[in-house]
Amino acid sequence: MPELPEVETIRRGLAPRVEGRRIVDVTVRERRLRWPVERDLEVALVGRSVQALQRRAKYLLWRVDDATLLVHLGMSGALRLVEAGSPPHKHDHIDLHVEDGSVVRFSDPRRFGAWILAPGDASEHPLLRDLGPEPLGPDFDGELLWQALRRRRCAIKLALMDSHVVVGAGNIYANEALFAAGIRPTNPAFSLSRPRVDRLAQALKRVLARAVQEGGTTLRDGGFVNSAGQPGYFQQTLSVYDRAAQPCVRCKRAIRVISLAQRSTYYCPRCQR
DNA sequence: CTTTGCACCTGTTGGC
DNA sequence: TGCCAACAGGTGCAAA
Repeated sequence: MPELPEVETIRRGLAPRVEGRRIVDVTVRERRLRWPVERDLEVALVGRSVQALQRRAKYLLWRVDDATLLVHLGMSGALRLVEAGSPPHKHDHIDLHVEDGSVVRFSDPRRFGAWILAPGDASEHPLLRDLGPEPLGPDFDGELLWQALRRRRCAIKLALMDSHVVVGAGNIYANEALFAAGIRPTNPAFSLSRPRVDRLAQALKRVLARAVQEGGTTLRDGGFVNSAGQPGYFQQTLSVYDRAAQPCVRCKRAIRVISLAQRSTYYCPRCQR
């Protein structure tokens, strides 16, 4: 479910409700996530204060005193603010109680998510250490992307989704950024001209920033909801993702769908070359 | 080093 | 209506 815009939307919703507050209780009902939740995670968290709630790639970073709680939502994870005492549903695995009475509830049907407590700022944690640049950061531009792409033979779409190249883009936004830049997803990464890489870097920034503004993407299955349980609006702005056989928004040709590394890949055969 | 395919899970959808 | 295969927003890992 969640790519960078969805994680950022959740972060923005939660931050004002948790920053500067103490964690007074943690309830873990299901430890079998992507990696088993440490048995003493609750003990280690209770009593600490949340200095800041930040994001790196698709990880939420909870700065708690001298440690960092890494939360990843995987494919189906959600974090919602619920009323204290509201009864948990089937896949509600973890509750984090904050001192003013808010409860942050983690649910994740597929259990690909992760909750990991790391020492310090976690910047040397194996899950964060080798991540590529933030696409919305000031230092990300065509030059940086060009350097990362020039030696890669894989399809440009796969490179865009490789977190060593750039973080934050999953299947939806990789498809959308390539459409916005007019680039065929199957082109070998190294084969793009420098001007086209510039265009791609700008397109990725634009698409992600707009999606954050719109509060993320909620497909018709209603998968993604923000911390208040509400859907996003960016799906109305999608140009190619999930639009197989529908007319291209620019040229009216039918959008094509192919499979690339077992992932659905959408593009316009006329606008993207 | 890069690239590929699989694995981890549950829920939904579409074809028969 | 029921059954079953295919597929779904991520990503670490083993193997080539």
